[in-house]
Amino acid sequence: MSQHRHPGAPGRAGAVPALPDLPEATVARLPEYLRALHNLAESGHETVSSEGLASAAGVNSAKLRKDLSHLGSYGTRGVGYDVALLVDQIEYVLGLTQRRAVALVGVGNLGHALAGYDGFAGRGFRIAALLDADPSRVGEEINGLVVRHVDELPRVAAEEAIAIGVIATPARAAQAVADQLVAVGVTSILNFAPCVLSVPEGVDVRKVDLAIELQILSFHEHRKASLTALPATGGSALTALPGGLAVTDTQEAIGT
Amino acid sequence: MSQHRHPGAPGRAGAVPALPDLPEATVARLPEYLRALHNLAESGHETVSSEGLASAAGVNSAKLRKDLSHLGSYGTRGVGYDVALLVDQIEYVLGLTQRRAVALVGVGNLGHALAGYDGFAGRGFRIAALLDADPSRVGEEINGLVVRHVDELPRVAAEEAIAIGVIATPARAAQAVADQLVAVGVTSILNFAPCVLSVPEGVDVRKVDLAIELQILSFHEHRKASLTALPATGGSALTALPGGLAVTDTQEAIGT
DNA sequence: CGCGATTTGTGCACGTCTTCACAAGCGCCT
DNA sequence: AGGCGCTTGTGAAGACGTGCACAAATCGCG
Repeated sequence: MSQHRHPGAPGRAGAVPALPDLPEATVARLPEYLRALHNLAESGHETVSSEGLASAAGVNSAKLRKDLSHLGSYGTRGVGYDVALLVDQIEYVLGLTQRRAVALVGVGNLGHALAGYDGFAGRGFRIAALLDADPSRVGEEINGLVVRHVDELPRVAAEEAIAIGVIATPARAAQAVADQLVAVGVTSILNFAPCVLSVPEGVDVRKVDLAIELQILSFHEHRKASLTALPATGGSALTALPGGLAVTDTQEAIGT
Repeated sequence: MSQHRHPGAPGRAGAVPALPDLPEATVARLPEYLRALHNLAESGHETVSSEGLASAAGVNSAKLRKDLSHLGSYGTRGVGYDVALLVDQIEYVLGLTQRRAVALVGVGNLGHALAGYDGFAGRGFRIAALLDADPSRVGEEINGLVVRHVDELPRVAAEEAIAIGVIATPARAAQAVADQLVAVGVTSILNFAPCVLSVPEGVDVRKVDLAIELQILSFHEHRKASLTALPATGGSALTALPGGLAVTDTQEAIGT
């Protein structure tokens, strides 16, 4: 596997493959910038200002400029950023120039949906294998892929270089699956099971828990309710009364 | 629908319903503590130390103590925290004492999975309505609920107090759905569509983008690869070689 | 009743992230 | 060629989050 060629930085001399170590907060925003840039490119924009891109991505323009400055100077003062160039840059930094293979374990309710999610294919990933521990699910075909038994993981890993493992099993099975993924060399795991995984150092785990997101919203909902119940407290922050037909316009809507 | 009685703080005199305004980072962790506490309660623990709860939730014990201290003193020095009491407290703060009604818009691939996700019912939420704009999907029954047309949203909202709207539509439809939700008084939205929503002030939006999570993992994967390719750089950070059957216990998870 | 073991709650220092504000640089127009 | 308006890139300050380390508080035991 030869390293993919660095696509951006056309005339720029200097260290080529050295990845700057970006702040974690910046890394978390780059994908959002990338999505906004793709939209802009589709709608014909060749360049974009930090202001324009920031509002398309839903962030502050100063933050965006600082984020982009961490990957180098790819803007032109007085003009803005070249959309195509920036896309290449961000895709390179995120490691999306190679289409990474994803193994999805657990094809229950959620796993089914993930297997059919077209947002993966369009954004640099390819579901390379579907696995499940339930023999009655093995053999089922989803989106052109046949579900295999999770014990075949070593064979699957031998066939293709699995870059990322996705766990969509019940919580009680998640740790065992994680151990199996680690055992075959997977060092990045996306965990949808509501539990904490313990993994050896060097393995990254990101967790997505749908119920947690709802609970966070519930907190704010609860707080809003308790505030409107006590009008004494001084804030002029919330003016929103329900039913007000208030329609948007606050932020530049995105151009699809 | 009377306000549920504040369950915790049994002997405590003072302001009853006043919600302390917690740091956002703390709020984001409370649901995780809550889940860990439920597990502990099921396995028979009556009390738990900050150390124990912290490791069950995958965080530092000092951080956990500071988080809990924000909601008041509910621990006993030398002993730990009363599990049941803490559960009540956190559920109260998160506003989970009332089972909140959720309207789910978009019953495609992902929406289907969400409609069947049992993690909602078990954690303080109830899917009150399924909606979709596609007439061919209207009428379909999922998990005992019939899909209704999204234009019926005002009627749905009149029937039940919708606390939270979940958007699981394609990106191009998401803004319109958000506007409709806001128009019927929804002030909390969980958005699965890969786009930025603009909403009036006072409305909370949380976004979950599966592809973004993968891209963040991809970045770290890319970085790990570029580091092992350049062994010169001084870090002793990564010692992990694949294939090593290294099992668990480190507890280092990735930060959010 | 007092003492030691244990665990919480928190002051403090440190690092990270955000935001402002502005100098430096670029292109365009005259 | 020169000046002017626009936009990037960044220093500095402030807000926020984290983790250490320890005092205060509680329980159990002799």
